[in-house]
Amino acid sequence: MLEIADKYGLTLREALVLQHVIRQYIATANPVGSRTVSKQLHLNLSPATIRNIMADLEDKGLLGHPHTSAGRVPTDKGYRCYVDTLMQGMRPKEEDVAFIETRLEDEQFTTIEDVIRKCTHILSAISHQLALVSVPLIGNGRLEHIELVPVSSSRVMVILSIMSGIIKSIVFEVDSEIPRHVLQELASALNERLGGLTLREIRETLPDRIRDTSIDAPSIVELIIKASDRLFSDELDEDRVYIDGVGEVTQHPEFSDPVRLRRIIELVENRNIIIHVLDSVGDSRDVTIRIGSEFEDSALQEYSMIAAPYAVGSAAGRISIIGPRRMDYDRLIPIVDYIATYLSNAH
Amino acid sequence: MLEIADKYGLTLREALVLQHVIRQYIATANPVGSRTVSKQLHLNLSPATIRNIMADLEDKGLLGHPHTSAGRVPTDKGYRCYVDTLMQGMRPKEEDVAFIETRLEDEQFTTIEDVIRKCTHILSAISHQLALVSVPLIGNGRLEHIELVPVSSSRVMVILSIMSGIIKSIVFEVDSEIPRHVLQELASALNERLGGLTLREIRETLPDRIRDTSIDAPSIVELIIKASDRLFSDELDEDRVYIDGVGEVTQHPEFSDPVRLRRIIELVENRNIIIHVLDSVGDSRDVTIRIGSEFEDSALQEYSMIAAPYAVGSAAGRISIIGPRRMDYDRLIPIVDYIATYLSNAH
DNA sequence: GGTAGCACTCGATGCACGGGAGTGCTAATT
DNA sequence: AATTAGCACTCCCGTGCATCGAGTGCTACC
Repeated sequence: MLEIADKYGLTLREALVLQHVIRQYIATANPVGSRTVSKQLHLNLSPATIRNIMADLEDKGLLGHPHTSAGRVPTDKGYRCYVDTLMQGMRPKEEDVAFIETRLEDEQFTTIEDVIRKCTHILSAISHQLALVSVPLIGNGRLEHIELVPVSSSRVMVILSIMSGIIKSIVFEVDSEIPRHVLQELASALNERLGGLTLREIRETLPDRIRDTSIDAPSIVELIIKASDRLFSDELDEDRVYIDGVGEVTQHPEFSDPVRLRRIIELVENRNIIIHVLDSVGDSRDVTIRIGSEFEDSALQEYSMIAAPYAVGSAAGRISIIGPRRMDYDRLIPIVDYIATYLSNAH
Repeated sequence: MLEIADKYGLTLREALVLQHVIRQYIATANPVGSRTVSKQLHLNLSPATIRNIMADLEDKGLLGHPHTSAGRVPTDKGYRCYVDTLMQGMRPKEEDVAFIETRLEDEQFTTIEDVIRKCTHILSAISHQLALVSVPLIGNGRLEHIELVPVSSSRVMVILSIMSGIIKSIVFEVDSEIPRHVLQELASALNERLGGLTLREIRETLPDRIRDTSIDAPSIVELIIKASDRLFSDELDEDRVYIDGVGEVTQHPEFSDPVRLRRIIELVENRNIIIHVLDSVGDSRDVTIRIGSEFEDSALQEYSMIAAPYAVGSAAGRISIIGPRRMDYDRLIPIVDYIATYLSNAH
């Protein structure tokens, strides 16, 4: 630990104290005083010595205190240091794995959306944080099969099967009834010409690929071309992201302040900020952690996020939890990772 | 007004005072004192007289005060009396109609779910209350057309067109790949035998109607029969109800108390209570109003609800708003009614 | 019946006070 | 030179207390 921690220029003792203060604060939500640390950390150091160490840590920007004569509280930088170097255990706890498994066991999923919804719920329940899972963007998914089905005199349902089992269905309006055999003819033409392409490719080149068909109903072809941005869009579901756990996360003491409570409700109702921050997570295969001031958006300065990408075939989504910065990183990071892996393998 | 109000045994003057207290309390959220009423109600009565009247109203259970020496506050019975007899104007305000119209105008809806979702949102925005709209139960809807589409080697999508334009699609799992022509054969058999029946009829009599088909893949027939409860269920969408406006409703001063705020969040996350109360609204064509203690469920004792049924063809759903009992009934009842009517005509 | 007056109640507000937890500094100790 | 003990100081927070204002209920009077 020493070697790593000294990236931040910390002595072993400083690192131990910082670690303990952060753990303590995460557990109790109260500023941590020198006396407590001195007693609980068995280094036989008096409170006074601890105070000196804590003062040093404060100089380095890792701890702060809300006011003179309160205990110490980690700063964003302190949490960052903790997450980068002082944390331990990158494996989910057995009991947590068991919890997840039992919740998933006797479920029958038929669509990927069901799985995602369930995972969002489990994630919020186990973490007591806000759980966010973005629906996978399917622009990179390859079209396996397309089907056109008349559902009423003026509407046609388009069903896209995408490789690795995702199904997207869209209803779209047509001017007049299209005979079934025309739809079938069109569908097989589309299958022939578009099968195996990614949706993005289809979107970009659709006109070139189908204008010259010999279908005797050019109007429907035009309609499809016109609607192609919607039909072959990246979005599987108009709800771009599933959210769960408002009730869970608001149990934390930081939300006994009604202003904060109000704020997080608005955050959730708005969705835009959340969708944006989920998108902003890079494509790295790893778990991404963002703490307070590390967010671009000022509305999120009081929160932390743990996010991980998952992939269903070549469609990629993100899963994350958001909650107070005082978050049990040790336990939650492996959990997010675990569920992301589950999602990637579930089909 | 007198004639009606005296169902409650009220004199004209009492009725006027009650009406004014309730309006005032709805507008300001503060207990209403005798002085205010005396000044604002131009009956040339002194505060002392008003006090006597209010004391009488209190004896009749229509008003109360939170503590000695606070102003008066309506009781549930007071609100009930107001709603039954003292309210006026059953027509939505022009500005509200305009608001709704502009929100709906340039929308392109292709499915009934879209319309419902949009209406839920508009309703919460215009009322500043929690808006709840239940997805229509389609058990009484008549099957117009059924379509079976293979979407992967082991899954089949069933698409039900229900008269009046509702479409329900369900994906279900099959053991092994079913050849397309078998599905088509089965679909036309189903269309022939089930077309025109209500989903409820189909659910109840499906085995009798299709067991004797000559389809050469009896396994799929069995599967359909086994899945029939799900395929032909009353539910259009697994989310039985759309909810919007948590942010809106929590702006009301009653939610500055964090306990109440917490409670309503839990109410929304739970959904069960809400679904149940929406179901409990009778089938009356009219707007139903429920106030505080009139709810069976104790979790709703602090709220009021305005609910109205709507119908899409023969599928019926309910639309409602829930918020503090201190609700602007005059304005909101016509609005709920208006949107219910819109929903019933929107297809 | 309506009104004026008055004592009373109760919540909200502001303030002083004291205890408790914790800090920072200095001087003494090892 | 590092550690520790001691001490003055700071700040939060709960409590008690006096005050104020809105509003009531009652009684006596018009």
